[in-house]
Amino acid sequence: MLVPKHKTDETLRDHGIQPSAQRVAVADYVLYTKEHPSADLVWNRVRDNFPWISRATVYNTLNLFVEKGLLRTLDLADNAVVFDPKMDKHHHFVDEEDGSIHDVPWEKVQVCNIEGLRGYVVHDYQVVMHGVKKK
Amino acid sequence: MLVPKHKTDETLRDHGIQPSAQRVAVADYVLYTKEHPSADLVWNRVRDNFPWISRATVYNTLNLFVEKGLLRTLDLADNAVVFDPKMDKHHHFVDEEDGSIHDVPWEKVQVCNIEGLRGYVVHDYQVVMHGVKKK
DNA sequence: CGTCGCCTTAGACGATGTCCAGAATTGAAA
DNA sequence: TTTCAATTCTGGACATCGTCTAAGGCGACG
Repeated sequence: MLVPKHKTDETLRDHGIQPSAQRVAVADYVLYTKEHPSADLVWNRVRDNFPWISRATVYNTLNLFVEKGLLRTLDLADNAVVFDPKMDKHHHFVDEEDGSIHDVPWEKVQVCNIEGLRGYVVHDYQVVMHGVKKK
Repeated sequence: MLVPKHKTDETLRDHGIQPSAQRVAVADYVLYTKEHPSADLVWNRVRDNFPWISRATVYNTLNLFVEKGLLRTLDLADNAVVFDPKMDKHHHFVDEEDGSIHDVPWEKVQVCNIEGLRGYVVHDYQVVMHGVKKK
């Protein structure tokens, strides 16, 4: 990219993260994708533009981003944690055929009586749906 | 156990599963626990009563039970699929402190407008909550 | 220019889950 | 009961995911 699409440096600094070439490369992919990628998919994607980056760095960077509030982890799929750059509240739909994950806007589904649960303090919640896409 | 607590043979046969000593041992634990165990925890628990059972058998048996509708898998926790013997609908609460999973009765929480989602055919859904237990 | 501290790297490691080939067990039939 | 085929079980190899560590590199700052 001759002209950077995003002001990634600033975004990182705003979240208390010292930018580096590797961190910017990871951020430029993972903060703007809709793929809900696993850590190893992030590694593969980033290596397209940054072939010498190490796997450990990608894992470290992703965990740092989660810690600093740039990403969330989702535990929805089989056998791999998946990262989600959308930090605003939304629900998720999991395609049973190909395992793909889709965002469902928060307003589309309403949940009632969450507050009334005895014994639990709920910090956040979401509806997880499984099914297939309409043809 | 001199007198079996459960008619596990019948349960297995009802679901089209040929009973065997190993399968009954796995079923006697996993179908009646509230632990939401991972596969390796099932292996450890079953070995208390059946020390010579192999790890592969436990994995095969659990997958068979899922295929035949005796168990469900949950993808809620970090890095391990967890099994849930309750086949009736319910929601889940994940304790952020210790990762433990608790069942939330279906009626306690209501979800609206699931049917109105464009583009998706929802086969099932649940509310997943994260938080802490009240002291 | 030198030092210090943070960042990156490669590989080892442990945990999870699958697969395979051979052994053991089972059920059915004679 | 004996035989035989089919199913089940076993142990180990293998692949994947994620973490950790030790060493080296690099940048910020004096």
